[in-house]
Amino acid sequence: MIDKQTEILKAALRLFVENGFHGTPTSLIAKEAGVANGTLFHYFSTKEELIVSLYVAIKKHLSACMAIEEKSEASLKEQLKNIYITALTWGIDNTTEFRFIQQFISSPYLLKLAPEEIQQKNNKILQLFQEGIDGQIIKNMPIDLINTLVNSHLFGVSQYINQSQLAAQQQENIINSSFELIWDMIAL
Amino acid sequence: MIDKQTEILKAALRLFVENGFHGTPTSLIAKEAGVANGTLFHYFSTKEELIVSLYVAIKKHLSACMAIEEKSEASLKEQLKNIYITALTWGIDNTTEFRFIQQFISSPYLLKLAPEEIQQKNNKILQLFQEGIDGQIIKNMPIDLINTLVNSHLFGVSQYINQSQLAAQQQENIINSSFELIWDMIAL
DNA sequence: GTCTATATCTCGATAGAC
DNA sequence: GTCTATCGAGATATAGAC
Repeated sequence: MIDKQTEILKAALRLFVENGFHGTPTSLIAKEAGVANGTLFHYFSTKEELIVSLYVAIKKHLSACMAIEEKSEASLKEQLKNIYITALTWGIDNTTEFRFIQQFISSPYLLKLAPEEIQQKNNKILQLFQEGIDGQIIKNMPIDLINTLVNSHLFGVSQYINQSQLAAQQQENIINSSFELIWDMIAL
Repeated sequence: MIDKQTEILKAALRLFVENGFHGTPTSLIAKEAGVANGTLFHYFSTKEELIVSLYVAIKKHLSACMAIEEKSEASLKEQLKNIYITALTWGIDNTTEFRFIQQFISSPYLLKLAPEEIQQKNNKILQLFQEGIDGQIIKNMPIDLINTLVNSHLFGVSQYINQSQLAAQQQENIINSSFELIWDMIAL
């Protein structure tokens, strides 16, 4: 066992996705994590704090994966494609985390987050959209709308790929071509 | 009061969206519906049955709104646009129901649904996609994928419109132009 | 069908030894 | 930090009068 706190988070993630927040008692989380009931409450003072902490930890993991240096000499489209593929790949490689995020943001627990945590730190992406509009490469519409549409698209594609059992080759095809789809949508 | 069963469903809808399934005791639902605790369990033998029944009722409402006769002489694009606008308008006019559906399908309660309830009855739409592919109007890709992408798009646009407080005119603009966006994506 | 009253149980959280 | 043991609250669901 690496670290009890980590074990608790791991068990909680799996159980929440499987049974929901309501359907998962803290006692079961502790049991599956291989720790005592009281230990859980040593690390997380309430169940709600555990849930929110788990969300924050997953978002941090995602952010870390997204923080790959990209070559700035690449074209705008290439830059966006890199970011898109990275995010999509993460969603496919981390199905459970992905489903947890979906469950969390659809739940009222979202409101328990501090407002500064809730706003996404993808200023970089928003900035790229703005550049695209200024350079008349991307359709002129609110960047928040573009952002929402791209995110929804990512969710949809991830869901489709996770659900349908595809051969590796087909999966690769869809990942690559799905960016072209969203690009067709936002590009002029 | 029209009907106690309906009052229970109405109260449950509001409270579930506000506080989540976990955060909403049946006693509170009964209280807000203006009925006794035992009455709730007369109509719904368990809390879970209440949750699932609510989902089914909302989907039924949505289906009813979608079941408008369309003129079959319209072009494929026009037919799809009509369906799209109807669905989007429903999501905007029924924010609470919309958020409930989102919460429900992201939760493990989804698995409690009978399989025949889970599969969408929008064969009509899938059929239109197929026609579009056959007629080389729509890009050749799996129709399930197209369906997922269109649904995600609808979710995204609804969310955007519901969140941002727009003037009626702007809202109208986005509703109309957002179909063109998704069309650019799927059309050849 | 609707109510009141309550049984039963489980869960979140705490106390305190080690 | 970790455990065992347990409290007290509040939940679902039932029983039975009306």
